[in-house]
Amino acid sequence: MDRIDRKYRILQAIIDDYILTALPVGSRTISRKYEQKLSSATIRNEMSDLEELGYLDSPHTSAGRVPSYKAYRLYVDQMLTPAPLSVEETAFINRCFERRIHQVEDLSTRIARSLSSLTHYTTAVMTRAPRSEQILSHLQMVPVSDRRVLLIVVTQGGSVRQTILELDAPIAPDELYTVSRFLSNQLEGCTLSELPAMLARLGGTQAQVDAVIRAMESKPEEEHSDVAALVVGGRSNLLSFPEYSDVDKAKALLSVLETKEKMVSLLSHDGEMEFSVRIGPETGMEETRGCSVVTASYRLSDGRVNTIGLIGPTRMQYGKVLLVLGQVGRSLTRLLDEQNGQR
Amino acid sequence: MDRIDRKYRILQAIIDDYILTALPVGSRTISRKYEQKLSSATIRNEMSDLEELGYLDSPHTSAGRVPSYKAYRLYVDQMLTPAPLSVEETAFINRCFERRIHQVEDLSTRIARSLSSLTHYTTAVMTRAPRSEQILSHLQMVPVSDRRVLLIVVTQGGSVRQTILELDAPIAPDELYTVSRFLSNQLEGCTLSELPAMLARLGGTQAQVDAVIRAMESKPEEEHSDVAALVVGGRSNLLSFPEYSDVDKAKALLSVLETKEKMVSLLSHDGEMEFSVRIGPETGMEETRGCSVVTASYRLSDGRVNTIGLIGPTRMQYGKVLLVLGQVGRSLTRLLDEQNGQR
DNA sequence: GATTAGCACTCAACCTTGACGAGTGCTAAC
DNA sequence: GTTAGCACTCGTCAAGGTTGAGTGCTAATC
Repeated sequence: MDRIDRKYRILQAIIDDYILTALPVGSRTISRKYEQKLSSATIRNEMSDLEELGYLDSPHTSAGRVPSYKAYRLYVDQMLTPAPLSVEETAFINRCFERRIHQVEDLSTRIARSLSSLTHYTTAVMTRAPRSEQILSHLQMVPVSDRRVLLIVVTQGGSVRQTILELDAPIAPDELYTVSRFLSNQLEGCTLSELPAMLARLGGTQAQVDAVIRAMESKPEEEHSDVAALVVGGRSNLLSFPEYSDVDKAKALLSVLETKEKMVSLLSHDGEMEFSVRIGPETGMEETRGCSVVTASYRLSDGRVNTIGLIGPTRMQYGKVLLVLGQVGRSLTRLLDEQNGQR
Repeated sequence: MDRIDRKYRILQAIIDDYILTALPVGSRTISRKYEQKLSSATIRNEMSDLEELGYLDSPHTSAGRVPSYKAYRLYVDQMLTPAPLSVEETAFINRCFERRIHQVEDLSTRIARSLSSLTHYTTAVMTRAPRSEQILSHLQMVPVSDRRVLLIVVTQGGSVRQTILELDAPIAPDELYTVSRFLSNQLEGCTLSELPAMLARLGGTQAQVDAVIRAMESKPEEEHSDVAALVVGGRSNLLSFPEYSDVDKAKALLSVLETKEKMVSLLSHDGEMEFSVRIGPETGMEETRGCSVVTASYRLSDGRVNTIGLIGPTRMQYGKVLLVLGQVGRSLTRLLDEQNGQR
């Protein structure tokens, strides 16, 4: 099986080189840089086979070959060379998690920023809070005007959501305080999806409580209730890649980055996988043909799911990207668990 | 003064045309499209004068002329033709403010989005909350772990900030509840900048209160405490302009949009002006040479300052942009005042 | 005196052409 | 099975020519 082995070694060399240069790679390049024992003619024969097998495309006669999606798939699944991160890179990542996190939303921003400056790709950090699993830890109402109330819902893990409620009748600040303490005690520990049922059971106890409950029930489900936060960083990195020197392509991609729905669908994994690599057409979106999306997801102890994703051209440095994502993911879960853990 | 009048009419025509086409405009174009009474030769003479006066630049011989920054300045200050917004546009703007605002931060996002789809420029919405003027309306602490507490500060107007405090000693949830009610009552109505002084005066009343106060004092000032939120929309619009078909320029500009500090300095007015138009070098930033920034600022009743800004090439549709900004600004202040007003 | 027509001149944009080089496929020799 | 050699393809680049839009100047006209 030395035969087959060599074929794939050559394919790997081609992919490696193309990832580095973004230029179609020719037989001579491989012969000189990667397989010095073999002449370019031999490589040529092998490349011809590889093209037949569907791993290589030729943009036209005499322009070298370019890896196909199938090749990248194989590369990611079986050929990744796990060259470890440099000391500087590891240090850089650790430094991001050193400082204390005071503002909750700052963390995502900081991760997005450092990931994109580390990898030179575009980064998205999404925190998804499935309604059904979020456990209410505290609830508080604050008067804004005489019929308007700011409802603050804190879930286990310390994430905060706020909504404005409209009451039928005015309510005095002090009463509101009592009501909100009552409700908070009653509802603590139930999941957000149980809320409507719980509220219904509480009904009829007290006029003020009733009023608040009515307001909470009338509150329309927010469309994006599922997605707590989406932060995108390193957009300008996109324009460094020669594949986006075509302004129209770049524009289409930028526009995807601006559409929350599209980003959510790009970043969402199926199943429980930690990592997901989607290559070119596997992203399932016309605008991202030619892109790859690598994501890592972590389930936090409060039920929220954190997804970190990188978007770049298909000739992505998959090895490095996966290592970096793994490292960041580990640090992140450690940090968050440490923060919630000793509860 | 018919002489001078005609000169400026021609200048205006040149600017109008250049804003529309982004192409250097020649004497013939003006003669045909704008001043049919005059021959191209006459226009040529006038244009030669205008160049001498510093209002026009010629990229090279025989390429038509391009307005200088000085010309845009004059144009904005004195030549704006206030063609009113179309019915569709007004309706579009109004529609953005129709729906109820439940999520507070959604409003900025929605404004940014609609402004950029209306004008095709890039939009930034910044809410600046000067510490000194924000009045505390409510304070609430929620246990996260046994020594960690989520401090929620609500200011008048309904904006919410949260910070995690680290306590020296554990505190029971019920005690925390009492302490936070006590503090909330004590501190209500004072401005955020008065907080340290107020806290100092309260010291020594009670062991638990003391502990909380110590934690609040140790909380480092967040660097961006001044800027509550910055939302940018319509980035992809940038790439539609021929001036950014040069990828490097586009990249530099995108990168400015990603740097919070730079955006804050771009969006900050001096003084109390409602509108500000900064043209090319007036933006005071190397990367935005060739751009104009138009901003509108509104002081909200709770002391926060809301700034809406548009960024685009210097040949911006100033007239339209100012009208749109005005309209949006008016709707926005009305909405916000309505929301806080009847307190 | 202001306006216009005419003309020479300039210069970017565009197209064509030809040389160059990188790459392939095939064949024959090792 | 591997390699050397050769003919062929095709994109890239630079050089040269053409075109067209635009200017400045001058002389004629209103």
